Amino acid sequence: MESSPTTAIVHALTRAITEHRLLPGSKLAEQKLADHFGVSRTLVRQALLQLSQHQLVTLEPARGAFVAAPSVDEARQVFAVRRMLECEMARAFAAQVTPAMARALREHVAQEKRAVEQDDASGRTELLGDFHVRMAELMGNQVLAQMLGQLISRCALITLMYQSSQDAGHSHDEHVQIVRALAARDGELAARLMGEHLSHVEAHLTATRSYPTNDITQALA
Amino acid sequence: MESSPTTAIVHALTRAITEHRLLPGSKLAEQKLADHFGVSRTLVRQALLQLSQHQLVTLEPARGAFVAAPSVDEARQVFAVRRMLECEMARAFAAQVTPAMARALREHVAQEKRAVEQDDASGRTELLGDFHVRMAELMGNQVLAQMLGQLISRCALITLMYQSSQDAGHSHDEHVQIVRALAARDGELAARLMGEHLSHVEAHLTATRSYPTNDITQALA
DNA sequence: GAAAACAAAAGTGTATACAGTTTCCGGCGC
DNA sequence: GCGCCGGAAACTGTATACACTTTTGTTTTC
Repeated sequence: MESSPTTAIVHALTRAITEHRLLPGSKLAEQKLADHFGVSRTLVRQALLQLSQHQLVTLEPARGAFVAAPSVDEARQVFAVRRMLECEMARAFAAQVTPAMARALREHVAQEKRAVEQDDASGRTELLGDFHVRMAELMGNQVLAQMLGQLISRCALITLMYQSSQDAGHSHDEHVQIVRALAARDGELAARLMGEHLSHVEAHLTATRSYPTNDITQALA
Repeated sequence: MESSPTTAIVHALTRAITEHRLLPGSKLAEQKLADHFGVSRTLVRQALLQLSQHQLVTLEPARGAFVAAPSVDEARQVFAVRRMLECEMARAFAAQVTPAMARALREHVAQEKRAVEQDDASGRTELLGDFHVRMAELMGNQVLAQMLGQLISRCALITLMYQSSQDAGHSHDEHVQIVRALAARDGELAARLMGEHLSHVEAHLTATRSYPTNDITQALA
């Protein structure tokens, strides 16, 4: 586990953002963060720079860092990329699936089930996102896994879908179906289900696209 | 165009790395880079941090920054991701292609042709990579474009293929064929050609495996 | 002569300093 | 009252300082 001081800050802020404890548009003042984490502004700046690369925060010159507020259009682009990647990933997974891989996925969705049943909101969000990353890791493609991780973080920022336990259950059910198709080596079905799953997730996007924000120019945009 | 001092350094180093003026394994000493660019180590560190996010340099704790030397396995993963993304991109492009989009691509490959004919090695490399990014931009998907840009940088680091003008010509010819399929709205053909094209590029990967070492001030001059 | 030990040089990691910009607030004119 | 101006406070961007680690080269020891 990477755990330099800087990456610790990155992780803490990433969680706070993806779990919606920090809302889009929030100012991230360097000195306040530095005080909170007990370090100097130097390390906080490094962390903010990384987060801006991940598109979770935006840096406005001389004005500072703010939690990113992606437009609906950008959200659509992110989901389009996810569909391209993940449908193909599902196909490839089905083609090379082993009993161990299938078992690992089943264990993952079992964990999801527990989190959904216990109404553990933050654990739920993380597990439902990790399902997709887990698939990439099981295929032995770390590059894909890392890329998906970033895309999924952006999705978590964008949608509030996982906040509804009903939606979470829906996503979980779809994961179960996908795993079934993968275990059956039915690549076409898996790819189709994955595409539909992502479309469902995206559909919730336009439903709840109101950011509680103080910035007037943004609110009117 | 983004052009803060830090991004200027990132761009300069990115070019130097992707054009193989800085070879994998080269040490990137902060003070030397700072002197070269006429700034303090602070900005150089920020740039190196970004480049490590892009996987173009690796940071070894307390030892410094080095140009990344990706393993063959990692290279395969990168190409696998590219194939997933770009085959689907080709299909989608064919489905929504307009005359203006087709024209833009034809203009791009015309530029490629000039660079190949003039044996302009560095311009060639950039243009052949940009072809793929350009497709994403023309589809209006900036997220995809940025993601491809990073993947392609990693590919440029990995392969030396564009150094051979023969290989460059081959890649260019394949681009021409792809554009033809896209303009004809033949998504299936375009996707297949794209997949084959990427496989050809990847095939040149294992051919060359020697990493000579050299000096940074000389490479950047 | 080769290997271990030590000292100096170079380099990285973090904190702090400082200049320039933005933001906030009270006062002034209307 | 309402809006505009000016100055202080807060904040960002960059440079510098300093502690600590790695590297290097030399001397010592066997």
